[in-house]
Amino acid sequence: MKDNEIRTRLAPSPTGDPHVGTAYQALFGYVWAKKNNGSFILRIEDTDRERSSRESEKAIIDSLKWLGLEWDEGPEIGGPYGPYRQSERLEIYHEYINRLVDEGNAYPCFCSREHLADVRKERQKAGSSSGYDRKCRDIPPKEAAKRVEAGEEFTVRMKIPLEGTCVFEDLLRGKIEKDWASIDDQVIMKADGFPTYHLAVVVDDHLMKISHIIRGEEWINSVPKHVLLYEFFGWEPPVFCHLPLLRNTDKSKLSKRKNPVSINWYRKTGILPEALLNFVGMMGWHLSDDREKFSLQEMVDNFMLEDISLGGPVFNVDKLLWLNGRYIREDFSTDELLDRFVEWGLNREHFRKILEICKGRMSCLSDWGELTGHFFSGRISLTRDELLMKDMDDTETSEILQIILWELEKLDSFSKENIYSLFKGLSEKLDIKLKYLTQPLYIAISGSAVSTPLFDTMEILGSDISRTRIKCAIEELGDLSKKRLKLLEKKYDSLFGDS
RNA sequence: GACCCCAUCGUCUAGCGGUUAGGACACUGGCCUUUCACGCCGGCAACACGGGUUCGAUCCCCGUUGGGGUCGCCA
Repeated sequence: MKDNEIRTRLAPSPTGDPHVGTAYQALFGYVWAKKNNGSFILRIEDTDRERSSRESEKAIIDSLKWLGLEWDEGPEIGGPYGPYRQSERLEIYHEYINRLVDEGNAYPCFCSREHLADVRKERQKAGSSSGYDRKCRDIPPKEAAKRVEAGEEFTVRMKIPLEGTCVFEDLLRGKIEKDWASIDDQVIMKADGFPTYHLAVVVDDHLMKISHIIRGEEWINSVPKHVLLYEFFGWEPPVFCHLPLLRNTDKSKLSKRKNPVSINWYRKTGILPEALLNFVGMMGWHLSDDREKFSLQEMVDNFMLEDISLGGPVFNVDKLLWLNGRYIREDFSTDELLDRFVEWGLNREHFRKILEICKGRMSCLSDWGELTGHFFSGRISLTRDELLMKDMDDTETSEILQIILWELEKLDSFSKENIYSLFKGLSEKLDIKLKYLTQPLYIAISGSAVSTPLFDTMEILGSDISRTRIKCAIEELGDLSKKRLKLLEKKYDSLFGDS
């Protein structure tokens, strides 16, 4: 590697379904590296022990591959600066954490979570933008060491200057200033010995010789902490480039509740990877002429980081569909498209799953079409009347569906067993017989009351498609008013102990 | 609430001191067509507001407003 090589990285945390925002960042990072004959690195940020899973890591890797974004270094393929999974780099972080403590730039903190929560509440009420009172900052190092030695639970916090201003440069925005006083003594090592994002990201980006950090705007406020760490270590910080955030239609940060955000949803809906990549590429960037349809290679050839525009783009599925249609019409022969179809849903494995739950309900093979249409269509048609639950009106049914939706969102593995126990629990808590509870779901999910078994069907369709269909059903019933929704949310929280 | 970021049609965007403010999606009128779709031609539609700077501001500066983000032992 040359010293001035352009090296970018994608650093997803494997805590859920692969997100289109990840694809967005991946694309820009990839394209910038390739444009400069540099390297694109994949690093898995699995420092959250509770939420990280290998399953999610696999899903993310799989969807990146599906998109056709290949990395030069990463877990599994390795590279000169591995390992590329943060959970495998613990000794490295400890070395640097110890160094910070030894040099007086960090200190052990013994505050309990309860204490911290109280302090935070108080300070925020008082209008402070930082939540920690630095109670442990001035414990003499010797005493602190003793308490650590004695086995007392602790975290490590970095010492943020008490006054002054941090000035740093964002490639797209220029100089950004932030007062140190507005920043907490950030935790850099958790009680379980794992580093937090802030420490791990700085150490890894430096060790992996990352030249450009291309990531979402939500990180801007954290940059001072990172800059300070670079300073503590005596390292040169990389170039920071914060991409504008992808938005929902209401301009809020793209979220699961308001939009399909999983790459899998787009994949299962039948969006082609070329189209999704192209579409995400035009969020904030454009070719110098008016062409909106461009290939990955064309983007690589023409890309300039500084050309990115900063308004947070709304992720508009309508336009994506239009683009996707152009790809289907313009870029594929019928035979080539047929190959894509097979890959998408007409393959043996997928057919088999569906057949397994269908064969008992078939009297002739041609029943297939009617019986399985809902597995191969996007929107399904349904009517209000069919959706209504026993002894309930539109609003009441809507509310139940909404609760179901919220519950489904919390499910981390969308297996039929999990779905079943979820509904079982709901049926008890809401005191509604399971069969009444699931009845409108048949309509919402498959479009018919006479259909394939619900939970199996949902598993095959997957979380995203299933949830979208329930959302459509709620729309069909007439959306809940904001007021009503708020009340329901309260009721839901108290009933299901949502935090 | 405090701090940070942002601001051109409903949406994605072009514009980088002088333009009838351009394109695309959506919507819409028409043409093509056995229907539909595609395609083609047309229409609707934007510089958030107020101050400066300037001969001249969408563009530069300041303020206001609006939107977003962050304030976790989550990333």
